[in-house]
Amino acid sequence: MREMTLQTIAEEFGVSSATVSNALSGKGRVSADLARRIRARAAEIGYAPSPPARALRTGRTGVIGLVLADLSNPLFPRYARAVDAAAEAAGYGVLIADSHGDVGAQTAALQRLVRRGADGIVVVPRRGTRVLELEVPLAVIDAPSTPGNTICADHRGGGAALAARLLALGHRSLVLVGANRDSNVQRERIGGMAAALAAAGAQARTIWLEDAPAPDFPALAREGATAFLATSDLHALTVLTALQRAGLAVPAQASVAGFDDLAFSAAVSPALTTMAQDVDAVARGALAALSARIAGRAAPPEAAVAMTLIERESTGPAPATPGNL
Amino acid sequence: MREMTLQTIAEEFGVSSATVSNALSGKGRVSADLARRIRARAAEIGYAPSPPARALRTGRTGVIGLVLADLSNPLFPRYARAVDAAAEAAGYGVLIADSHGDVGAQTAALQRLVRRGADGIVVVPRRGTRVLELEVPLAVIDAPSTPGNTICADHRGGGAALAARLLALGHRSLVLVGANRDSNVQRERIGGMAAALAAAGAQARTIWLEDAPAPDFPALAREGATAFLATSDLHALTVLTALQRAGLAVPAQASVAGFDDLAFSAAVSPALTTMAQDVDAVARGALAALSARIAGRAAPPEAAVAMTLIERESTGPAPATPGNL
DNA sequence: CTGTTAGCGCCTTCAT
DNA sequence: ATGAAGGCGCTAACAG
Repeated sequence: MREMTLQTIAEEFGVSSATVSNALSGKGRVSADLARRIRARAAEIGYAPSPPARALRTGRTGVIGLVLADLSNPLFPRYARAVDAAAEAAGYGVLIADSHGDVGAQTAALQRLVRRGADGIVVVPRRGTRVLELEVPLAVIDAPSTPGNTICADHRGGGAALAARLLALGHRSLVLVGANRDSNVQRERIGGMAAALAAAGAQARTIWLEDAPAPDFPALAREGATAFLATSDLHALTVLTALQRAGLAVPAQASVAGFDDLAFSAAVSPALTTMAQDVDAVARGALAALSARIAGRAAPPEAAVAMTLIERESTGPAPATPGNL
Repeated sequence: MREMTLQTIAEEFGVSSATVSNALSGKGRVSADLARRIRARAAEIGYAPSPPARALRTGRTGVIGLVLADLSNPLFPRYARAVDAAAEAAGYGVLIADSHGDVGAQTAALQRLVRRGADGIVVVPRRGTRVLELEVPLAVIDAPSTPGNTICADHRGGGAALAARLLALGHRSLVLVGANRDSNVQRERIGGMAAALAAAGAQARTIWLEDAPAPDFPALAREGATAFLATSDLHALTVLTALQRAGLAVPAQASVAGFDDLAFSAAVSPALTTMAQDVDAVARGALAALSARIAGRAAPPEAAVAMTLIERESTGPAPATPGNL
């Protein structure tokens, strides 16, 4: 099958390729009738413009880059899908560049994308990292406390809402579990929970897993903690299984909750209560901001997308006699 | 900062842009001295070729597509990373196209990539799906029983090896847990396990989760099953937590194992024993085959990459008195 | 051996 | 309302 170009169609109609271009783009002045016939013919033979030729001419590739810097981010597939969908809707292709490991690799990934001609880049940066300025428009998805952040879930608000729900269930002695202090996202989630708990006069103790590889969660429960709130379902799962293995009943003796509604969260027993982020909305917001910047328009202001509580089986009323097992 | 092109450098040296191109590529015939000076100058000013211009001229974009059709595939991030790394090593960029849902969407994703000019495509197809022939080279990562498969992990061999290990631990009554019958990968894993078990005269019962949403695993254990082998760590986790919640000790009273070494597998308690695939090796193989096809060379024959048993805490010797709880 | 000419497919003036 | 011309940056095919 012969490759179709504007020239091919132009010859069929005995006109110039410029006229075909005009007819197809609708920009130029072409007689309505001719334009319609040209469009019909183009659709019929499945004409598609050559991306490289167009890119060469216009200086834009129609491709954006996506950098998910933190491999440990279990939302990877959902962000990839969401960004891809939003990009597709805006007429962009999505080039990925996985950045293994450290900040240097993240920077290298960004530069690779620039070299490949990305018109703009969406970055979910590695925790604790600042994305350096580049010659291409950027949209950063991280946390409000991150400099240069473009859009993200409302981690602090989500933390506060989760804490509020546990408070309503009667919990007064809780353990907050984070993994990495240098993650703005985790710090904000913890901060939101701690603030809400403190305001209600409840006891809260925070544990960072990077400090103590294997905290003794069952012991904490025996000492009176009735709820464990982790910054990720991954860590909530760690707590849940540790408690169960020690013979504690969840949620009868202790409640457990996490964040992000990961793939396994509904599949475990008891199913995990979790604070979910609207990945699609965040991705759409990032793409809107990026498109605006690429087009030279002013980007919308920084935004935070509300999180949603998904209440399942792992949370329940605080036991009447905490610690009394 | 002015954009650098071959022409820029050519003018500095008073030669034509073709000469600079020849000097840089090493292909053409340029005096050794001039070539060296040109290369030095290019490096100095950070010259990088324009991908669209090169693509327009050569007809190749230097970009391959990646389709991870099954969102539920928890290996998504690892495949994305591995394919990206292998592609980068081969000088390719990676365009993703996420295909939501059904086979039609998978086909649409492939066609989008073709329209964007992908030189070739790596596909991890949706389960139970045949990838249609396309005008671009393809590399399919699925299972040997899938028509057109290019490379994959040795699912059957992995299944057999996992079963052999449980057999060695003394287990004689096992439950095999799969999710979807239409997945070639799952069927081969189950098949490998079942064959090894049958050959040893052990009892094996297979449960497909799509048949019964919530099988009563604790009851199965009480009836004498001493080991649960799932086709994915995700389902192994479901079994593990169900058992624990019912007060059964793992692995003292029942062993549990899965496949793929997912993110949470080492984090739960007891840590999951799992049969892992070498994602990097598979990705490299896929890229080698794809590169060959793109270059018009004969692709290497279909290959299966050995899987590796990661023995952790969730498996142990069969209890002396199974079912006697 | 050393180098240059021609043109990939598209879009944007500027003439007609 | 349409066409001719030019050139984006690069490299395969030609001259010198």
